[in-house]
Amino acid sequence: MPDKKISIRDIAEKSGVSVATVSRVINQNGRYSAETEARVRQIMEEYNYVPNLLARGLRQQQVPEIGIIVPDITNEFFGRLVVQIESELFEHGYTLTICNTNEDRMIERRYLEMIRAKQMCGLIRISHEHLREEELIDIPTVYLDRIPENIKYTGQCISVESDHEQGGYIATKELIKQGCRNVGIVLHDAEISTKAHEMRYIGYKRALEEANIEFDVKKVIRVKRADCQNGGRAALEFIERRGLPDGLFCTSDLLAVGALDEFLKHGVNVPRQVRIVGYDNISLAKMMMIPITTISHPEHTMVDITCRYFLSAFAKEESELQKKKRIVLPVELIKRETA
Amino acid sequence: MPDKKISIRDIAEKSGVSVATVSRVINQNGRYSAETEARVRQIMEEYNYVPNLLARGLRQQQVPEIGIIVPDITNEFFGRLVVQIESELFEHGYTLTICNTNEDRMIERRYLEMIRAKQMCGLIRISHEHLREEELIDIPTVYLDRIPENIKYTGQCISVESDHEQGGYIATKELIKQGCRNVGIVLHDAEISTKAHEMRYIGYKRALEEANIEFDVKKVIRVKRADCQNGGRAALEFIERRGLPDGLFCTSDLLAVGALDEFLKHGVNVPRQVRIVGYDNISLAKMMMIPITTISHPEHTMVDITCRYFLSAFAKEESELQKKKRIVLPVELIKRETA
DNA sequence: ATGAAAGCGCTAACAA
DNA sequence: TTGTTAGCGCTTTCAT
Repeated sequence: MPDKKISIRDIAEKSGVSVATVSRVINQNGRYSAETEARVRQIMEEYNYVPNLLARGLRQQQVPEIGIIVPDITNEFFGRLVVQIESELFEHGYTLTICNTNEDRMIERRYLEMIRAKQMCGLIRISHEHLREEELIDIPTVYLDRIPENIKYTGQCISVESDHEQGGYIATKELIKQGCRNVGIVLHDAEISTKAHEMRYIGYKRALEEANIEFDVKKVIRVKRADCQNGGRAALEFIERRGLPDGLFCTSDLLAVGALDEFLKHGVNVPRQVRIVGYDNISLAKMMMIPITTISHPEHTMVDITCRYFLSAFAKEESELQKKKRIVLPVELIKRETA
Repeated sequence: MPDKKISIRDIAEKSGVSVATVSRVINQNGRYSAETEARVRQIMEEYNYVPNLLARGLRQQQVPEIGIIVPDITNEFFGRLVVQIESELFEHGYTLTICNTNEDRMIERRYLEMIRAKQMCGLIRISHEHLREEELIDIPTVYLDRIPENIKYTGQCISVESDHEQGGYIATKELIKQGCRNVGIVLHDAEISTKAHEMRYIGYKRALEEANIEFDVKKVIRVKRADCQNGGRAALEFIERRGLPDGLFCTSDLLAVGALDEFLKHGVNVPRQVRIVGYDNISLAKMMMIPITTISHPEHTMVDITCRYFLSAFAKEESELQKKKRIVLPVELIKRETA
């Protein structure tokens, strides 16, 4: 490790120019001679100089850093979003700071304060269903995946989400297309933070209606958590009490995984007796003994739009994104072996 | 949102005191009267004031922020480590900045530069097998999980890892204990970035030796990537060519998952015909139709030691951790149904 | 208990 | 093309 704490002044002295000139070289604004540049660069190299970003940020009243509020990066979907956004922004000179809230509102607030305190220039929120006034920050913001119901599209913000209603619809429609007339649903009863599963449920009902299949509440099982255990329990409930459906739409892959395992354990043939469609396209879904048919989110597009929004916002461009405001993206059916 | 960009000066003026006094209140150093404090706090509240962390950091030549170099947070194990460390440090007033390198050395270098540029006070590295001189930073550092072979314990650093050799040993020993005499191994042939799997292999051999079972290279299958596909292929190789072992140690759970699926598909009874032990205790392992017996890392202890090290280092304490330097933690066998 | 003022490292406005 | 300098918001030393 070379000497510590070399400042722009040191570089200026050693290269025999003023700090302003060094600053110009660093920021490549062109107002210097080729020889000067060469000399300064050489000295910077030699002393392994790195500009102090705190000083720069303080001076410029801004830092090329974007915060992302995310409930839990160990959730595969969020993790992938974060990594892709990070990598894309990094290429453009922006840092992404991950703020993992664990769904805890107080932690989220403390992170919001930090984002302000660090003078970050942008914010991504995978947040709550309802935002309070004091939970807003006046910097370019992208609401991602989980869109607050009371969002006001007045400030500098957009929202990007996938079309859950359509997802529920095409999942169910696929089952019907494959001949199912008795389609059940295992539904994550998410009271907080997102209406996504309810929208999928609405899509499910629309598909039934369109096919003239009567909706039957006996075919609906609501669970409190979207995990394998609950998926298994729901399957058992169908087997032991409610009667086997010939198609089952699970509003999350974890539920589908649990249900599939349980069916197989009880000798129910999937997809012969019961066809299954999951949701989210988690990696587990394709690793099962019988790979699970599922709905995949337009991850890449979500990432792309998010990053493009910031770049245009920082460039003070009036992009089409700024106008659109509320962006809803189509999802895709991934056909595998359970349906 | 309240007025933007309220500074300490604004607060000082509005409360009729000097900036120094406001600063004292913010930092709670006690040198002020109760009335002054009350007034200042009230004004800060009223204007929703947040101290500028850039200015503070610039002044103090330091920022309470720790960087973590991690290959990929979508890897469940790393993700969990990161989240736990983040939460623990956050409680103590430190921010964790995640630097996802995607195993790319150039990205890692750019992140290291950023960590210096932002004047961060600590660094966690899940890094490479071999570190170059110019890839070191002179701040308190914890090498975590993947420990460079050429690490010098001279600076302010420690290393924290789990005992892979012991892991391979107890995994294999368990198989032997359950009566296996013909124990195969599927081994991730990780040429770069970590010797962990080789150590597990060494543990495997030690267990065989101890039980007077002759080591047989025919029972060893090396794969280039630790994923399900390769696990499945290895299982197939045993089934079709090398002959079925009665026990199989997979140096990663993903390999075990793939192998298990393949065995089941071919009608091989697990654990009756083949017992399996995996490694890493990923969530998938317990979600399989036959939950997989595996080795779990001392995650919580790793997190705990990492955080404790920083806290004591920043407090300039001479802790036992500082002396220990190289910390190797025992792993644990998680008994489930494949062995 | 409180205030005045220096200075952290940088950028940018102005001057030359 | 280059230099001088003010000032970003804060902490901290030194007075008082």
